[in-house]
Amino acid sequence: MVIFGAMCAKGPIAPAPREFTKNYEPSLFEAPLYRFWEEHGCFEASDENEPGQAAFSIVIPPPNVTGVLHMGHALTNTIQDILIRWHRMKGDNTLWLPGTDHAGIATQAQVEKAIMKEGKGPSGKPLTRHDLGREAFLKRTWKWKEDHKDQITNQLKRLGSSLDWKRERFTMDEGLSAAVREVFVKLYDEGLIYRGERIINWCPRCQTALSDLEVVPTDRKGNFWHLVYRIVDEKGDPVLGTDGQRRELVIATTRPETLLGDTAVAVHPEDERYADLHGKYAILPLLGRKIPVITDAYVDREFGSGALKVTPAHDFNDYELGRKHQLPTISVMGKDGRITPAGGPYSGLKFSEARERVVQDLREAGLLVKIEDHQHKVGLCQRCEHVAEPIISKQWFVKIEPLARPAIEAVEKGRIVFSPKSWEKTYFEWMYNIRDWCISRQLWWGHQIPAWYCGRCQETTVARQSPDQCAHCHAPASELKQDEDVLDTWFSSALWPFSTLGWPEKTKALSTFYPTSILETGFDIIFFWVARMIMMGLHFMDDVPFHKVYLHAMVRDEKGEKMSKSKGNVIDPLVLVERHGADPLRFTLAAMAGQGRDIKLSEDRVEGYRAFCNKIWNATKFFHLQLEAGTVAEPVGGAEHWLFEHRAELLAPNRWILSRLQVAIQRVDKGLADFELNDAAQALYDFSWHELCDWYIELSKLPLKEAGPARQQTLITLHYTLETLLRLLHPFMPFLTEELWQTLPWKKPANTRARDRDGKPQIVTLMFQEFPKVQTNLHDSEAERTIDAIRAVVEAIRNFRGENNISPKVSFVVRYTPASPAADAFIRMFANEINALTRISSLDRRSTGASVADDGSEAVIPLTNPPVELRVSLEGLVDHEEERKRLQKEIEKVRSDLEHVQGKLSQEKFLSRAPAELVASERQKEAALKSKLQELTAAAERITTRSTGPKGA
RNA sequence: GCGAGCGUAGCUCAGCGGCAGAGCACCGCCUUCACACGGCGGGGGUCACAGGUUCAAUCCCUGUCGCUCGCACCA
Repeated sequence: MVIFGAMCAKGPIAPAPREFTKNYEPSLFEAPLYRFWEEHGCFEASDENEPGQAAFSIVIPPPNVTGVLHMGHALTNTIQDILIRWHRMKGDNTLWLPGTDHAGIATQAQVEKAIMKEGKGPSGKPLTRHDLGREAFLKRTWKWKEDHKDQITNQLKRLGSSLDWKRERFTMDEGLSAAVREVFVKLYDEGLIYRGERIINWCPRCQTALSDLEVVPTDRKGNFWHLVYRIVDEKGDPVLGTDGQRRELVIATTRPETLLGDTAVAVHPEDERYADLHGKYAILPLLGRKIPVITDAYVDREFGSGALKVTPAHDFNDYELGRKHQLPTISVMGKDGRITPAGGPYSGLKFSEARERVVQDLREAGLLVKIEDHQHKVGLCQRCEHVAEPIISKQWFVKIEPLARPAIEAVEKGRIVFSPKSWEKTYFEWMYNIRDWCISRQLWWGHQIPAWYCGRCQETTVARQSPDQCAHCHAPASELKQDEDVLDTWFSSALWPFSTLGWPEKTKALSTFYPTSILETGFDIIFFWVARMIMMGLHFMDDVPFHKVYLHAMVRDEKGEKMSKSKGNVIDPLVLVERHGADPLRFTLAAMAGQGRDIKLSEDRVEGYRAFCNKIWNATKFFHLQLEAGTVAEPVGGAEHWLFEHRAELLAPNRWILSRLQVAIQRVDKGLADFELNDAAQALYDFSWHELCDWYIELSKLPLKEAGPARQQTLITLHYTLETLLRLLHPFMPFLTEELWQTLPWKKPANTRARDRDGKPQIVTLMFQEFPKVQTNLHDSEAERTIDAIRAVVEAIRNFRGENNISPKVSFVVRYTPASPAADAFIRMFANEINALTRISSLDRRSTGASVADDGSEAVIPLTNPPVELRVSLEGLVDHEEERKRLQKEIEKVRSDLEHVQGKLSQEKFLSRAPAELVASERQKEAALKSKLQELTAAAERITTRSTGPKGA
């Protein structure tokens, strides 16, 4: 006999219940809940979709393996987790794949710093990696990585990130290293990777080549030195001008020391000032080398003297110029930061020393005309902020143009869409002008380049595995020496969307989750990472790596400056988590994640959302207290079904909150779908606090005090609303919502999908509950009008109380005069609610007729919707003068409103051209304001008459 | 120089054609039986500036000023 549920031998599993504390205390439940989710596989995706199920996947932008969590991480991971949890609740097979990056230079620098502190090397200087040797150093770095890797992942867990940890990857793990070698070999075979001597950026401190992107042009104060180059002819004889004087060229430079490597001077071909110098030569100051005067339209006649010194070995533009004019290149600046032997007498000097000496010698030689102050940009190493120098060096490059073309097309054709869209322009700009990518780095920590050089034939063998012989002359492995360099960190990151899913193996995960659904990251790495993933994805997977690129704003420090590791101005989000909880931080980041503006995080804001969490906590506590006061049976068929069935019998506040809930669901869903998380957050906040707590819960207190059907339907409505709200809030505040949801009595006992296969026990978790959908049959505009009218009455009375400083403890009678039988009925129906919310003693119909004197002894509060006039006896309650002031203020406001409306209505053009319904509504407004003004003015007159004493009376 | 974005209440930010909104801060009243991480009321803004389009502009267009970020840099 098969017993249903026999597969679930242990029965459903839920987190252990906890005491319901007085207030929101996140530290009590965040860690245990995360452990519960993780232990029970709640974050795990399936390699294959269920029938009819869609896949949704995001790969994490891998943080540095030895890094610490900063605000940028907190933002991107919060946003991604919100989207991930949302899709998971919508029923998609949802994968969020975690991992870390080996971060070549950054990690190596950390370890180098650490060993430096450990002691002295043989030379007596601090220990360097060279003292240890490559093998030992790498061993140390691996250990360092192992020791530190949990830090960043644990920090991600603190935020509640629902990453599938079983799939965690590292850019240097075995699989990813295989992917890197596969890509390298293929590109090499296709001629898209080559080795060559080119001008590249070199950081003399990091002792490595850098890509263009790793050099940051930075404003620096400098000088403009004006130097004299004497002109000679081919034979070396001086050239004289028309005035008989010896011809000279004055050339301005910001880097005088580079003249040592000058191989030409250039002027504009149509520059008449220098027309006589075409085909002549210049004598290089100090070194006396004879160099040609070349002409090129590249030279800007307006700038400086209109003449340019050409140093092909140490300037990118001069390099191009040199190639065009077939000039020799003379490398005078060495990788060690010192002048090379080619620099003659300056050889061996540091660059800065060389500059001083060159300037000094020029001055002495009378070849220095003047020195000006000059602001210009200097390229700094992104990592160490040392000046990076362009030098000529043999490096590995990716020939990028053939890869860029399809990547441009993919975005042009909309196969990848950027959001905000304006970033596409930035992307195109860079991609159209892209230069070959220098991928070799003179580091040890990274993917060693899979190229071997043969000692016998000097040829290069590129292979996936260590070759056992030279591919060219078949010399044995002992003749082969592997390239010492490693690849740019971003080379392995570029493969991340497919290498992490098992490529080059054809895995199920790869076919299920590639292309990934979206990529969420900061715009600062569009070129470093996003563009390169697109190029590599298209080339190797024949498909885009993702369909959407969401770029969030930059999180800045309190001064509005970019936070960066090297600046050391990072704010630790974990401190905020400890102080306020993960959910308030998440909600803050989501609320501030509006596009197009930098995020300056303030702790006040986090505190505000902590209060919001506390509000939700207490709203749920309120429900429990009500249930304890007298339990109600769970509705048969579930709360939703019950509410649908009994919709017509529901009290107005119940119908109202259900209707408002639908509006909230719609706004949240739209916000998530449009990637406007701030809108979604705002909708959640408004609904929860200003509708549910401020009005509904207050209104519910009356029926909840009763016994019978009114109480029953109100408890059911409250439960339903809370339960739905918790599901709606869950992607934003996973911990709080799970903790509270677990306490609800009528929740669905366990999920019915995904986790209950293979005989595993079912898991009771909010994570797998369905994300709320709008129930259009719960929309109720009539109830909304009713509650709006109640609110208008309540707010008018509260305002009267507040403005007149009547203590909340003082109770008084309010009398009303309805303008219609319907208004009368309305007030009578909701008098109890109005009394309760305003703490007045009673709301009675005011008697009319000759017997009632209208003598100014009452305050008058006219209302438009509902159309009633409220009156309060002033005797013993309010000073007449105070009330007169209140009336006066009110009159002023109504009068100015009226003027505004009448101003519009007095314009012919408005009447003829504005939409008819607008005109009509303005006329209605006018009428209402007029009668309100009349009532107020009359009341003000009466009260003035009265207070001026018996004479007036 | 080219491109993008931003200038709205003291602060941080929403809104983006029909009488200016939130949170925090501020002032007054209230420890009322979910919440003082709370409730109620209040003050506070020529929506950077100047033109234009429109019946109507904080919102659209043009220009100016200020700030930020990319890209290119002129040596």
